[in-house]
Amino acid sequence: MSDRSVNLKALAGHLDLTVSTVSRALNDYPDISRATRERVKHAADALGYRPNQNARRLSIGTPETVCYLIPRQHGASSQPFIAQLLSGLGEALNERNWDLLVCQADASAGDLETIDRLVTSGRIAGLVISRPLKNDPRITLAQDLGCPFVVHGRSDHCDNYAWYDVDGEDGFFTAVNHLVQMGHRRIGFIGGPLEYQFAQERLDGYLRGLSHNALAHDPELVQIAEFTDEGGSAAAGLLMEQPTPPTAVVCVTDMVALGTLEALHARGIKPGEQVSVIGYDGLHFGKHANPPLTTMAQPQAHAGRRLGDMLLSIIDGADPRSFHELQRAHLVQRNTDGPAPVKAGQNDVSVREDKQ
Amino acid sequence: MSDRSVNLKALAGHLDLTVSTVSRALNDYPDISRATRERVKHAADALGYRPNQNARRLSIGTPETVCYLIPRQHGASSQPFIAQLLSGLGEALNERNWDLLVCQADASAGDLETIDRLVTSGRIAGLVISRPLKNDPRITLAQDLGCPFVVHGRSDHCDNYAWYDVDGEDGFFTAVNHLVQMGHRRIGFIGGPLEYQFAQERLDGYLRGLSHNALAHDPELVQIAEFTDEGGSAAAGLLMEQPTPPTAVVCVTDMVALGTLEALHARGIKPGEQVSVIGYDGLHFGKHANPPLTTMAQPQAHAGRRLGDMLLSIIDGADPRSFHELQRAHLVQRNTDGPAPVKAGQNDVSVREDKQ
DNA sequence: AATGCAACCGAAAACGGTTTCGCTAGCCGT
DNA sequence: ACGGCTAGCGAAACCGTTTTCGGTTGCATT
Repeated sequence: MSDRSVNLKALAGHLDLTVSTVSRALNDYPDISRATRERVKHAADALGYRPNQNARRLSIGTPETVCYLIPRQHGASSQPFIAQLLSGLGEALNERNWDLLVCQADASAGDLETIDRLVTSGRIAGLVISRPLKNDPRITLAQDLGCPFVVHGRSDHCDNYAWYDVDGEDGFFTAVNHLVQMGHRRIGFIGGPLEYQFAQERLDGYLRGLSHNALAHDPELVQIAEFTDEGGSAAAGLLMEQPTPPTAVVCVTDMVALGTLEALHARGIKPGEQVSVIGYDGLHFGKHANPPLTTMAQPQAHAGRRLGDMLLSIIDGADPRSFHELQRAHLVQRNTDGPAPVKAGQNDVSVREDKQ
Repeated sequence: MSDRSVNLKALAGHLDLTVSTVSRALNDYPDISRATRERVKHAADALGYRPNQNARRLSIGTPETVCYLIPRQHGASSQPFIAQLLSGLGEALNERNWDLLVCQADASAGDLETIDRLVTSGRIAGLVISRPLKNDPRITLAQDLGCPFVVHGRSDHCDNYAWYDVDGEDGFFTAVNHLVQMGHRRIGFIGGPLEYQFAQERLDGYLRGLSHNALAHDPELVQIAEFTDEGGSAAAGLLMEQPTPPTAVVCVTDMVALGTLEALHARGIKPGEQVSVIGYDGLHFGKHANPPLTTMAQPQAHAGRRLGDMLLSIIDGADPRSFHELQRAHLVQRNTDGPAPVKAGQNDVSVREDKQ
């Protein structure tokens, strides 16, 4: 149907008009008569004319394209929600016929250079940054370049830019409260590298949960792991080897929680009975874990769509500071949480004495 | 550092040269003296000049961009490998400073129109099509438009274009042989909608496995499900309600296999002991299933990279028919496969009689 | 009948590059 | 002294749009 070679000039020739008239007719300029406009549009349809986007964007001065920065893969599937996110972003952009570029770039020097090139060469009009560090150079760079951007997550100082995030602090606070209500008083935490802001927030929520319930913060109950099952497994091992192991563990991600379950199995400990485990993410997969994983589920459905809409608004001139959207995670109770074992709870002191 | 406003004209003015000279100097034309060339490049660096890509691409006549067509989401995480794939594609493209566009488009009419617009408006120079149907209109469209493309997977007639695929037929043949070697003689198959070519191939492999081992093909042992755990669970239910249920089931994807495990648990059947289950995909997650899922693992590591390299070669003029890359899946034995239960195997007939 | 004003459309510049072509020096050989 | 050749650069066309600016019409106004 559509022929790549029919351009404005060809269309104009076909219609015995000039390119400027045809262009304005297609773009609904008021100084073109109704009759001509319709004649032009009809012919454009018939000939399958499509304006060349490179030419168009050069002329109008904007690339009409935004870029999603994929974090580099650490573990195997560290980005479980990426398809959904891209889908939502694409949906928002499609309504305007904008394009979605993807580019693998984290906070390293080479990647910053890549991002710089992307915006200064006029390829993109906006950025979507995900998984920000506490102090993320990508954010600084985007600000320096004056390139509109939104952040999926938050960094240390997040007042000056637009972000969409799920409240991990609140999520872990909720998880800890839930465990306390089930009688747990020794609750461990397996976190991720604290350079990631979300890892810090989840730790903060854990700590607030402790103090809110008048529980002491035992540093030995806090372990930092990589965001993988192996990482979780190793950290859980350290937790369980302690003189007084926790009766419950909250984990920074579901993947880490799965590793934790594995470590418990390896020691003959039954998750959900002897030791409770709560993950974070709400991966669909957790349903099939052994046993099915209790988790704080993030509402991921419309993150991409919201981020896309935000970014477009900002490019249109809206104040980035007016876009701060914080969602809540909610407890999805499956089978790895349960009441604290009575003995373990009472043996806290005696066990420690036994060891000494 | 880099200023978006410094263009060729500004750089030329700064150097007291014309834009044409500067452009050729930067592009290593031989008719520019060594001295001038170096002077120009140095100044370009110092001023942070970056050629505007829209202008450049308009001029050279190619968008230097390829597009990955994301299949629309059916289930929750129906595209587990997408991040890895995009990463590999991006890697291949980056070496040339090409861009990677993503666009959600399957075989529906509206999406075809979107693809058409994308190529006829000069936005992309190539396509990556994934999860093709048996007779996929996207492939026909790309061929009609004369747009270079590669396919992740294969369709019905795949001789005329480039593809990268994992041999699902061989994978299921292997899985069936493995089960037969463990003594199974009644083996069920839970497949996906046969409009997908890979679903057909996996069924073909299953059937060849049966006949190769002189086992009769009982149509009742073949169920078609959606590519979700719920789909797998429902199909497995149908399989198990039969007068003579299978002692082993091979599943079109790991997700379907997980649903199958659930259905078995619901009926008090122990996977890997009473009924064996083998999935397909090799999802990392399967390791944490209950019990850990035996599966035919696809080598996904460099799929994106290979597809990207292929596509670039074809755009460069290589014959698409010279790129047919078929990888093999290999058995990852975890805990859902085991020897056929002796009783069940011998009771085939008597059970059926009991029911009658 | 001259003036003013819309309504419509064409001419041309601009966007920022690439690439073809031609011009000017300088050098060589005869 | 003159033609030819090469090296090195400038001039200008071109890619396909958008958009500003004028320039013709035709009609109503005075």
